[in-house]
Amino acid sequence: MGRTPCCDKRGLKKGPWTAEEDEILVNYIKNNNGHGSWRSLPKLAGLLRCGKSCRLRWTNYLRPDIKRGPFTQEEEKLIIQLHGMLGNRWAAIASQLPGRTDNEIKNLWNTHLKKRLLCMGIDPLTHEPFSSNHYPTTKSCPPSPSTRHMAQWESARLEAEARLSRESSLFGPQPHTKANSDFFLRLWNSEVGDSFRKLSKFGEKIECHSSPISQASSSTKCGSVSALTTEVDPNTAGLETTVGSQVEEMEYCKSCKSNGEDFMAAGSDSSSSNDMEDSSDTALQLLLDFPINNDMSFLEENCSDYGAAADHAMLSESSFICPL
DNA sequence: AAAAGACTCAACCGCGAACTG
DNA sequence: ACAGTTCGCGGTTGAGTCTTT
Repeated sequence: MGRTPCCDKRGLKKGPWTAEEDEILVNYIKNNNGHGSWRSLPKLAGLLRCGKSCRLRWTNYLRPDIKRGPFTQEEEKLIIQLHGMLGNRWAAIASQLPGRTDNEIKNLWNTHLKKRLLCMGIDPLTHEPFSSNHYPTTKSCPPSPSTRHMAQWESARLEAEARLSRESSLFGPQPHTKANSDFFLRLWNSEVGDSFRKLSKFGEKIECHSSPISQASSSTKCGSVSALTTEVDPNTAGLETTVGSQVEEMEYCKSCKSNGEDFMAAGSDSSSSNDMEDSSDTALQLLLDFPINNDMSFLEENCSDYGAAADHAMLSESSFICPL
């Protein structure tokens, strides 16, 4: 059976909304304490629009809590960070930016942020430097992004668990770490980690064109933090970033590794990890709680443990001149 | 001043998930 | 359990505006 149309399209108006239509829609929703059924709303309100169009107009434009004006730098950073984690899940991203709509964020991404990452030499799809496609040590068969990131997550998780075990046996509970307890394990046990694990099963099939979510899930901290750590003005000639075209995959793996360590360094209470809610909101909140602060300190802190100092030096020395 | 190209963003379309009977 | 209905999401479009030549 064919899909029934959302509304009878004959005689219905399309295109830009007029002020009168806006007023009718707003008044109807106000007077009825909500929209009720979008499908029946146009008829009841006296609008020659389909319900879908009404819903879109309301959610993207007329809703009273919509924030107007340009995006702040903080909002842009947050969007990049969340996109690295969630991919093109605009609604999920929008839910973390009060007053901003998914459509607005999608437009911002497509018109500004994507170009900005490209300008920085970062693939906006994967949040990895473009040079990461080069695999000098595995020329014949580079691992798929999903496989690599699965390995990174798993590696970080194992290290985290080992560290927890070591610390709990040697020192007992660390009082100063309670507040940010085991970020990584919580994230791993969340929906985000779960989706990543599921997607990783298809890693070999997905290969280079895997979904943004699968590719970005674990790379986000590497790619997006790099993106976030440099003030970028795409209009400025001679733009430099800390991410260079010569950065190789291993630097990023190690960065992820130390990043995972940093998640764990923030806490040692593993007993609660299995009790965490498996919701994306929780995962997102964890991400948002994770300090980015425009610096690379979380990488530097663990340089000694993982030999990341040299890697970080390479990262810093590599500069990228924006050709745009 | 005018044409061409680039950019922005509101709105549309189709799909899949969620809901309902 | 199933089919039909509704809703929400993400990709895409195209009209309007701005910038460049």
